[in-house]
Amino acid sequence: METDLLSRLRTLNWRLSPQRRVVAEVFAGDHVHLTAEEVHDLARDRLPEISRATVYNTLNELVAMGELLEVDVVDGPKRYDPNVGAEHDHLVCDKCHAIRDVPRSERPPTIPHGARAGYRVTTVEVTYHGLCPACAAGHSES
Amino acid sequence: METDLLSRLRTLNWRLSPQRRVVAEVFAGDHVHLTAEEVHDLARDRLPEISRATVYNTLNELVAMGELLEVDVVDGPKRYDPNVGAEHDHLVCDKCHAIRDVPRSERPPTIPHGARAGYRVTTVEVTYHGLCPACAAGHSES
DNA sequence: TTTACTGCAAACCGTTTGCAGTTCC
DNA sequence: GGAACTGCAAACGGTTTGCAGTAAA
Repeated sequence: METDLLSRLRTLNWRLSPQRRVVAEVFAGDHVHLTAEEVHDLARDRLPEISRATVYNTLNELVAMGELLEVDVVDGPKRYDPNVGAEHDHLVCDKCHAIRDVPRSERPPTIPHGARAGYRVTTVEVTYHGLCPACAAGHSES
Repeated sequence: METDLLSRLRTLNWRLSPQRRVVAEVFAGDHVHLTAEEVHDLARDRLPEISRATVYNTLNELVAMGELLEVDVVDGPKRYDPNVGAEHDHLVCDKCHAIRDVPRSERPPTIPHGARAGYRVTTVEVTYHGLCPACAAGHSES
């Protein structure tokens, strides 16, 4: 089991204010893909005065520290993903935009020879698209 | 060889104005990944009065018609890709944000069993990240 | 002639920033 | 005490929209 975001942060020299604590707490658990606004809303439930700017500042800082991943697989606002422990891919519902984490496949794709064009390739990103069960059943959860 | 965007459009019942023609002409050839603003600039070289709104309207229409692909693999503005004929992946330089098309690998990744979560999976998107030759050589083409 | 495309400007959304005040260590 | 975090509000970049005018078929 991974230690969660808040526990990890305690071990770093991270100046801990009520605002920052609350943002970190919102990400309890993995498999969460929140937008900045969702984070702001959830944070305000616990700390009503917290400002949007502070939420954005904190999210950017956590991304820079490597404690959150920016996920930009659907259009609209970026999502933030606390699951930084294990490389993983994403499965996206093209209708309701739900996102699920998917363990990295045993044989991740590699770039065909002759297509590398001299690039030094370091990472691969894989996103599966489709319909979630509810949307596939026509329950129009758009 | 693929017919190019402009020829394809001629065969469709697409009301052809000078503005729309010029936008289509900008996408001559494949392996082009332009932002809306780049399209606007190039279009203005040929037709100085063309407005930003018309460029955006036209791009959105071409995307809806399936004649352009939206590519959103780097942050900043969306790119538009006329290479709709062959499924392909993208190779991105993380420093200068150059994008290259890559033929789809012989065995594209499939989602691991047990991770499908009831989704009906229809497509996979693969993006390779790395450094282009110039950036890898430290020529700081940021 | 009619339908629908164009340009302008204002609105929009998500995000960043400058700054004065406050808090954490 | 001092560095640095906070909130506010304004600015920002990219994109969309309403509307009056114009042009394609």
